[in-house]
Amino acid sequence: MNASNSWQTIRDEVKRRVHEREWTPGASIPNESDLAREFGCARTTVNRALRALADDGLLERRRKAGTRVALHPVPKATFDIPIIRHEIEALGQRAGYGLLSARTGTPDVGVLSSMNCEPRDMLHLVSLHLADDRPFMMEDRWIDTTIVPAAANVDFSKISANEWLVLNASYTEGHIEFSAEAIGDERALHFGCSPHGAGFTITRTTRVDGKGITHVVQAFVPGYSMSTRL
Amino acid sequence: MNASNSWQTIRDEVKRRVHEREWTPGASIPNESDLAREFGCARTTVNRALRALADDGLLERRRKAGTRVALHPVPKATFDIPIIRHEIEALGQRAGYGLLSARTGTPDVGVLSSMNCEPRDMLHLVSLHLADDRPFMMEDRWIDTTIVPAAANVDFSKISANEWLVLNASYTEGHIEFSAEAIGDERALHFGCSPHGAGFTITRTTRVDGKGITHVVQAFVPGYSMSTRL
DNA sequence: AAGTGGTCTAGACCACGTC
DNA sequence: ACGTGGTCTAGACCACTTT
Repeated sequence: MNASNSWQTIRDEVKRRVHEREWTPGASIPNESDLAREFGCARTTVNRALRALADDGLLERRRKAGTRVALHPVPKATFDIPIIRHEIEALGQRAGYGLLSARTGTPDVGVLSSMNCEPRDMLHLVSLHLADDRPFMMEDRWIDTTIVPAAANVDFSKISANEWLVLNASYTEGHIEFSAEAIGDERALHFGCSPHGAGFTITRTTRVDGKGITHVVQAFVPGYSMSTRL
Repeated sequence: MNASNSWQTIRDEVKRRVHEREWTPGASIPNESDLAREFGCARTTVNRALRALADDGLLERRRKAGTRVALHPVPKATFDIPIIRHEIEALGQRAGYGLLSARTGTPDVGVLSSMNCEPRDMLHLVSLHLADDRPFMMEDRWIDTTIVPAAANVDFSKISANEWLVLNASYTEGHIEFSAEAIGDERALHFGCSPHGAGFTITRTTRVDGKGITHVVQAFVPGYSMSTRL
């Protein structure tokens, strides 16, 4: 209904006061009870509004100390990390996929430490993802078959590791990193571009209860970008 | 207190049931009233827990249709976009800054369209940010002085545009894009690196009530990355 | 010790979307 | 039409943090 006493209305009004400097960065704002009285609503409703703004980084709240306008509102950008195939299809293109190599081996220390485990044999997959038959992304992935035994018997030339894992091995924690890497000779070969190009790269590690499931480096073709609204 | 009836407890229990396939992707889960009865708590509490999981993308909720386990849980990664100086200082380094050029001119159509405005003169700033005296990031920024007139009289060799704008021109909407760009000859000169390197690049536009305030391209030195937990 | 936000309750009404 | 989630209320107790 978005009436004058909805939490969204209160949120917007508080936002307005901050933007228009009625409440300045670093200053305390009235407590929830006072605001509830002012807006003529329950304290719960004010709480909901202020909590939303605190989640956005606009306010800082501490018990007893009260609520303050953040000194430096840190913009938070939220990105959806979709399954590659869905992302390609959302662009109106046809998703293709090819397994380049599937072997067993021991990852280097960097991968091991991010997976939080001792050196041991793991499944190593290298694959190429296509959009409308053109190269789109090259993926280098390690899977710990000690943690996900079923992965050892999967034919990853038919289903991508990404999709299989999403359906068969949910994680509890993970880490993701965005970076820019030179394409390099090997990827240039598959991408059909210069090795000096810059590729947007996503490095991701997922774990269950602290045990690493998979570590993957996804290098996108030059020109790829991720965007979101602020 | 995190007792057995806290919303966090319910959230974790629901999460567990999804992860352990008691509730499978695509399936409906009991409605809020039933869950409240099961957990012995108020419906409000269940609502809070389920809403949090829906925000995370694990559940999909629709009035009347009920709550379902998401078919493809889309991981959402949230990044903090800090002020450069704070980011450098958080790394334990000393932040430096130099204005390379400040002129007036008309931006190209790409910039204009993302700022949602007609061709007109704007302030154009190019600057170099340093960490412990080493190059860190190069910034190319347009500021529409029609929208933020005060910016015309600021000495941007003393305060970075980023910091000045944060303090003096809050925005209502914005767009941010992460990409990988080749360093190129000009930046290579300032960075003291090869022009063939790959630079992590952030392109950001902010607006107030639809009117573009500023458009900025920040190219980071090779090796820079952004990361977050999932 | 005391003030402030964090949360829970029990009940209510409503908006939305499916049937 | 009606079931489900979305939200609001008034009150209560608690946790945390500062004084």
